Amino acid sequence: MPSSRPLRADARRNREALLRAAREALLAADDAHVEVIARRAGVAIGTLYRHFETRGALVAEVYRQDVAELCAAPARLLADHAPDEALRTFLLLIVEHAAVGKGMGEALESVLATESPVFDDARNEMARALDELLAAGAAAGLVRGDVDGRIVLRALGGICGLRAAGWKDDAVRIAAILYDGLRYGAPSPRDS
Amino acid sequence: MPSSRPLRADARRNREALLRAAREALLAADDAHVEVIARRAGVAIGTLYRHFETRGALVAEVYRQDVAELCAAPARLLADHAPDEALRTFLLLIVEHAAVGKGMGEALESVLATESPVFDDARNEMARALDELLAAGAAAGLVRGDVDGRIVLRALGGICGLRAAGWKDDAVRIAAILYDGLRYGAPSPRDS
DNA sequence: CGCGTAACCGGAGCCAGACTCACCTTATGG
DNA sequence: CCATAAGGTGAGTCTGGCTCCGGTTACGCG
Repeated sequence: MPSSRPLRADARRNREALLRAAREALLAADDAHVEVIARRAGVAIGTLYRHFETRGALVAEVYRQDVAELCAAPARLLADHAPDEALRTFLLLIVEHAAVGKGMGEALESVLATESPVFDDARNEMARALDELLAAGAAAGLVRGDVDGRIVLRALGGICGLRAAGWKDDAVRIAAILYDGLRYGAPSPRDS
Repeated sequence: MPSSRPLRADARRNREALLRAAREALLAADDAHVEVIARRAGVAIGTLYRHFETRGALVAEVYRQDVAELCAAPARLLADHAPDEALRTFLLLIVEHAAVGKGMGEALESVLATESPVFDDARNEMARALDELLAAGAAAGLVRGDVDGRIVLRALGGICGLRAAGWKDDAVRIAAILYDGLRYGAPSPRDS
């Protein structure tokens, strides 16, 4: 029932302008009120709501694009690295990704931590990407086999939602700890 | 400079009624709007705001009481268990604690994940409690020594903030992974 | 080219929910 | 008892997401 027909040219323009504006606003951080986004896109509020159910849906859509890109990484990483190393890198990649802007991290948190259907796509895609890495690691005997992508995703979602100053360094360290918990052969005594 | 004089009797009654009402409302979950809390305490909104700066401050105060109790646990645990086991138990205790009610978990998240000065007390106290366990574990050579309580607290804060259905099981598993990442001698291959 | 129509405009206005303020009410100590 | 400061009140403000609708514009098919 979606896609009655290809969208009129001006509608498509506006839709894209909105997405662009939203992305900029989210990167620029702090607020990103619907009105600001709409004005920045050069359209009226009503138009924004013509294209997106809610503010959250717009944000989700912006984020979905990034997520798709991010989810291409595992295949690439697995080609070049051992599965455990690939996993480690991907975890850091996610953190990095959430760090680009305040609003962006907020968005990631929404994607990861809620279960609103609006974010289902993005969430599933990311869980799948993680599963890919986890399965490869487990098959190689490097990563425990009793964890699925959904769980890891949630753990990361929590971490990335934090918005305190210096959170990124913390997030990186937490991701590292998480990684150690996921693989076999975690740090041995006296590594300090 | 605080405590000009001991608070008038009725003021004290109201303050306590508010805390009681807030706790009930938070346990009862979902909303806990200021108006609901105030009515439940039998006072007007203005009275609520006479006693607490913001809604968050009230929530924080409610939570501070529980935190104090929770923070007594490490000493007890260390007396009865090996440091690593004590740490594991404490992590689960925190998760458990966040699970008592929706609003409560939200409160914990605020305490753990934000850096608003309102929550400083609770946060410091919990970080201290965790430091106690981590230090004991590190001294015994069971836990890595490069992590402090603040980090662990943040990781937990993120996890406990999740409000999705079935989150508690997830939180428990994530806590377990985190624990494995914190200690030496994590699971060895083929435990599956 | 011309018409039917999808899309847009613009903004007044609704609603929820946190918070404020000008004005009463009452406990309390002298 | 009464003066008075501490306390209480609740209608109202503010913010920010979201809705609605009459009128206009730009597509794009035939």
